[in-house]
Amino acid sequence: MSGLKVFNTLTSKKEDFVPLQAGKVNLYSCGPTVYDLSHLGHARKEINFDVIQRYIRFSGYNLTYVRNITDIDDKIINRAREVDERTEKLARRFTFTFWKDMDALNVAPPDIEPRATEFIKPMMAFVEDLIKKGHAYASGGDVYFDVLSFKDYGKLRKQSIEDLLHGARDQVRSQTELKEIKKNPVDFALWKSAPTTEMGWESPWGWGRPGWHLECSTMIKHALGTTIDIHGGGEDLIFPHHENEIAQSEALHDQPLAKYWLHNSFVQVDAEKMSKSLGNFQTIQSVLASYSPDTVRLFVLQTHYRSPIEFSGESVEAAKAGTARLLRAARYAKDDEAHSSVLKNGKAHKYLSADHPCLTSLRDNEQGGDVIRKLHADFVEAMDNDFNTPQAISALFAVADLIFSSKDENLAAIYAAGLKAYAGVLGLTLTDTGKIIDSQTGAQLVERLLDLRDAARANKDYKQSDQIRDTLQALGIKVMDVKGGRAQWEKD
RNA sequence: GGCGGCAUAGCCAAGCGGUAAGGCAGUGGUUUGCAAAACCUCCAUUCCCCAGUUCAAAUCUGGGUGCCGCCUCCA
Repeated sequence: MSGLKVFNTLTSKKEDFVPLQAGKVNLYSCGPTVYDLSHLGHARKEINFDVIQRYIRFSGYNLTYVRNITDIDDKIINRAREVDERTEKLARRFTFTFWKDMDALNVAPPDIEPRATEFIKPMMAFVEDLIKKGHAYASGGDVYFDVLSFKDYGKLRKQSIEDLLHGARDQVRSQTELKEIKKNPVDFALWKSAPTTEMGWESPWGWGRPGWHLECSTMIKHALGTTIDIHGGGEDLIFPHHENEIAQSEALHDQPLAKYWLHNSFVQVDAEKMSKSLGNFQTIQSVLASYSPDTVRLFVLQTHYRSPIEFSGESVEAAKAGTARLLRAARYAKDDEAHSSVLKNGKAHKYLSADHPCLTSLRDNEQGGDVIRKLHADFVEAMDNDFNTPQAISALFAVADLIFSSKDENLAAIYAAGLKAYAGVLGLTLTDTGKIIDSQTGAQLVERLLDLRDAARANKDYKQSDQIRDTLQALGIKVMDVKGGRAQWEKD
């Protein structure tokens, strides 16, 4: 159906993308744990997978995208205790800010967005089934997955159980209390007992909470089935999170959990991972205070999703300047009826496939069609190659060059429509943010106009000064002179 | 200690066997009342180092050096 190739963490190879069912793709990516504001690193992951889902749809597949929200977890409970807030309320609060951040970044919402707390019963059933099958055991109110019972353990990160035991020895030794109740140091919790004073649920093993890895396995099973096409997340989730998901799901179903595993790399600061613990993070909100969503997107997408991004003031400024150039080129587009739906594509909730009439008409256009066809070919070649967004973006800049150097306005308009449409597949809106001014700047502009008016009045040039007042009045700003002083003004 | 990854111009960053994309910054021009924007021009004989394979290597192999990630929560 398409020539898409993806790099599969499971095989460490770039493979032809062939969905399990022709024309249909199930995608799952691990969403946030809602205990704090999201930072640029989280934004990167969501933008990368947003582009992946947009491009898969663009390629003509019928995609179902599922992304979970982890709304019960030790981190949430600890944070709630710190700030003296109900656990559920804290989780809800940060779920909301996550949604706001994603909307601001033009990250389209997933088709299904399950929350862990909605899946407690199915998770318990999942654990019971694993116990029945001999892959898990209850111990001291906890339930652990018996890693030795699953022969493929370690296949995602490519490390044998022996290696893991050997390598992990130092860490595990310190957990003396766990040593008592776990059969094997590498066994991981499916269900964790908790004091009844803490948030939890009554289970066959007593009061407690589900282990983190369990929710994804359970949600995938219920939302998408036993085997999905693509499972993704940040590369730090490869081990143990995704390895453990594989163990749980495949031990229970005897079917592969996912055909392709995709992992994005990190945002770095001074060559170090941006993270909460290092304190070198920028929240999405703080970045968006200074930079437009398109700038953040271009910044993220100018690096391939599997390579680390070096964040610095200089590198973001470069993205800002690049975005400005694309924006100026996009201004050449005519906002007519025929293109309006293409242009809206940049905004979330609407997706275009490559054969949508809006795009085919651009490509088939006698005038300028050759350029759009070239853009299409370059764009698809880049994106088919494991979502090579940096290369796809260079194709966008090539069109921008043609727009600026074109002497023909109609031709430039067609190129610009193409530019906006294909940029939209990357989630770039190319919205003309350069013409949106904030209220503070607006107030200053009024003051400067009044300066000019004062100057005119001082020269007794009342024609000019009245004209300024009338102009402001027409814009809904009332000017009231004050005897011997500066005029007052207010919005009508 | 175990496992994995990365080193490409001032900065960011593609390319992964066929002779160095793109963005930003910078250079010299054109345009402009002056700017900005735009246009034209220039800007890595070379891809961390050393060997090797090959007609051909930034790309493959071996050995160094440096950096990072995971193994504990992590996008």
